[in-house]
Amino acid sequence: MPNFTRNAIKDSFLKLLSQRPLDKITVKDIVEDCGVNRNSFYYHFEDLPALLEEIVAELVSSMIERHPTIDSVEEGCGAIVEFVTQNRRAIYHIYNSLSRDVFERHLMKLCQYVVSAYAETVPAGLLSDEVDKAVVVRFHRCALFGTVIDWLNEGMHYDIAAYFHRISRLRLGWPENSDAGASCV
Amino acid sequence: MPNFTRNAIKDSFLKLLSQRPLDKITVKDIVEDCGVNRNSFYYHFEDLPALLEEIVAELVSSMIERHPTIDSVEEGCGAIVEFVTQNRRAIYHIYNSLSRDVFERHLMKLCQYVVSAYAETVPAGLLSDEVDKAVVVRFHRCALFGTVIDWLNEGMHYDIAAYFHRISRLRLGWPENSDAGASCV
DNA sequence: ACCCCATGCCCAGAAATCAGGCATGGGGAA
DNA sequence: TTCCCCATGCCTGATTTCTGGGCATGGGGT
Repeated sequence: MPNFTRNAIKDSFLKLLSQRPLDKITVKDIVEDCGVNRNSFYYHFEDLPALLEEIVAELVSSMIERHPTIDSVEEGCGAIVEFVTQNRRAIYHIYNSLSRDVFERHLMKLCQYVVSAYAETVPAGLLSDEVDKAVVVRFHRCALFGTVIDWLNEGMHYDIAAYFHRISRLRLGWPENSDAGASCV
Repeated sequence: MPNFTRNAIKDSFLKLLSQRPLDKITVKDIVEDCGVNRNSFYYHFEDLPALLEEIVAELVSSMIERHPTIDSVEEGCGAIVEFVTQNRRAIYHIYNSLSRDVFERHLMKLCQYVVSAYAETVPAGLLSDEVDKAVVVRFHRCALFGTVIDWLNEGMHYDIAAYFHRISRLRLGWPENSDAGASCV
């Protein structure tokens, strides 16, 4: 029982987000874009922030679903790069708004997933104990997150895919490859 | 006030048409594909043939809208080539079914449009009188139509775009370029 | 100080979708 | 051939969803 109107509203919102800043988008704009009554918006969503929350959460979880397992650092970075590049303009407009926190919260969730999913694949014994592992996971999660935020703050100018590819061997290596993780936490 | 369910049904039907023969598609298949109640199908469409009729008509008219003017023989052929190649598999499954007539009827309409739209651009005086013009238009319309049908009967094996390009100067030229039109009618 | 407009909400009615069931009829299997 | 399965087309009533209209609030801009 799919709700087409609900989806149409979300599609329009995402479309408008790729065109102009979040604060320049009103409920009226959205419903006019998809030809839906304004009340239908409030029928489905509490308000605009609620819709934003759902949209961003959905973008992240769909990316997670597309990577049920993370078998390498490169794949983990790939998932994040996919997320930010496929929604490049929308992310730009969400990030540079008063709702920045919404984006950061879900980006962090994605990074958490990527790192911990990969951590699962690392054979036990390579890390001293569970505490170390949690610490390393957190460190890498924050490293991924910070990298994306930096890229956003730099105006998304450079090629984040190439950048991630380059750093994937430097900072994302696990202890057996590099000591960055252990030494920086 | 767009009807999303109606569109979803049409999308699913077109999707299924690109996958298997028309006679292997049931109403149940369609509604299951788009997650809609079977009764909603009958709410929007009289039956499957009616849906087919609407779909094909829509494909043709959208192609016509994308070519508001036909300024050259090449463009006319291009519109037809677009139509048959962009819906290649669906057309195959419609054409090789008991509903072949639906497809042929609308294909003929498209050919009619293409030829008569181009005929508008031919300066008066190049053709002897209005009767001649009508005859030539009909001839070319049928030539385009027959060419597509032949391509379908040949199993859509050869490159119809290249073929159209090749024949556009042979058979589609207007009298000032070739006598094929006048001599064959 | 004022107006404009987006917001959020309310209502009542219209429209659309749903679940469930029923009769028919064609195609395939026994 | 006979029988059974299943797709079809339709119906009814209930439910969900959508719409149009209106109203009060509050912030931003004139």
